[in-house]
Amino acid sequence: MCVMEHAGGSAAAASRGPCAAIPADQMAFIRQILDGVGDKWSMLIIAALADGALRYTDLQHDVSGISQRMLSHTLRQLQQDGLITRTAYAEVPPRVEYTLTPLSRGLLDIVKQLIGWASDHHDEIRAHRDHATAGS
Amino acid sequence: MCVMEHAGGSAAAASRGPCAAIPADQMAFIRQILDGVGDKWSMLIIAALADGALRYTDLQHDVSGISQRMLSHTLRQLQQDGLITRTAYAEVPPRVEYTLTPLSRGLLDIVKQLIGWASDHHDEIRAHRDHATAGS
DNA sequence: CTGTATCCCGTCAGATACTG
DNA sequence: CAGTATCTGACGGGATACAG
Repeated sequence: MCVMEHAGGSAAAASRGPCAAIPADQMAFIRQILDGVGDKWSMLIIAALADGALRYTDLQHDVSGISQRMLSHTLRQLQQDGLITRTAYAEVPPRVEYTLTPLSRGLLDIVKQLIGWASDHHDEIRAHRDHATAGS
Repeated sequence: MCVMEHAGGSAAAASRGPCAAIPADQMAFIRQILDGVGDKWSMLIIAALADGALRYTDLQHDVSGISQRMLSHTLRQLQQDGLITRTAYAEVPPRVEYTLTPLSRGLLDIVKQLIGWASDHHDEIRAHRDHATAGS
C-alpha cells in the first residue's frame, strides 16, 4: 500500500511509522527512473516525440533551448533505456529519426498528465512563489 | 492535439511539422515546473507525504538517502511553491510537521502513476540499459 | 545533416560542524 | 528536534570547434 494503492486508514492512522509511505525498497529504482527521466530534458524530448518520429534537427528546434551536447546526450540515454529508437538512414544527406517505443508510450501518458497539470496550475504556483519571495 | 489530447491520426500522419508537439509557449513553464518538481527529491518527498503529515526527522528517515541540506532546501522550495505546508509547534521539544496542500494532491496522483509505471517497468529499463551498456 | 570532443563555468549535492 | 553554514568534489550543461 502506501503509495501504490492502500485504502484502509486504520493501520496507517494508528501510528505513523508502520507504512513509511515508501518502503525504501522502491526508493532505489524510483530514484533510478527519476534520474533517467526526471532530468531537465528527457520529458521534453519525450513530449516532443508524442506526435511521431522527428529528426535530430527538428528535435533541436522543437525543444528550443537545448544544445547539441545535451540533445545528443539525452537522446543517447533515452535510447539506452529503451525509451526511444534511433533509426539512421544511410543516405547521402544523412538522416536520423527518433521515435518513441511502446515502453515509453505509457510514460508519455504520464508526462502528458504532468504537462496538463502544469499548465493547469502554473500560474497558481507562480503566485505562491511570488508571494513567498516577496514576503521573505 | 499535440500533447494535451488529440487522437485522430490522419492529420498528424499527413505531415509531421504542423503541430510541433509543444508550441514552445508551453516549454517555458513546463521547464519551470520540471525544475521545481522534477528534481531529484521533490517527487520522493511528495510521495512520502502521501499518507499524511510527517515531521522533519520522519521525512529524513523516510526518504532514506537524503541529506539535511537537500531536505531543508527541497522542503523550502516546495513550501515556496505552495505544494506543502509547514506547521511549527512552539513546544519545548520543537516539532514541525509538513503536509501536502490541495494543490499538490493532484500532483501526487500523477506522481503515484509515475511510481507505478516505474515499478512496472524498472526491470525492463534495467534490461535495456544493461544490454545497451554491454553491447557498446 | 548528424553528431562528437573539448573547454569551462555554475550549480548540485554530500559531509561535517555548528546554532536555536 | 530542527535546522543553517561552509567547504568541496562531481556533474550538468552551454559555446565552440571539429568530424563522418
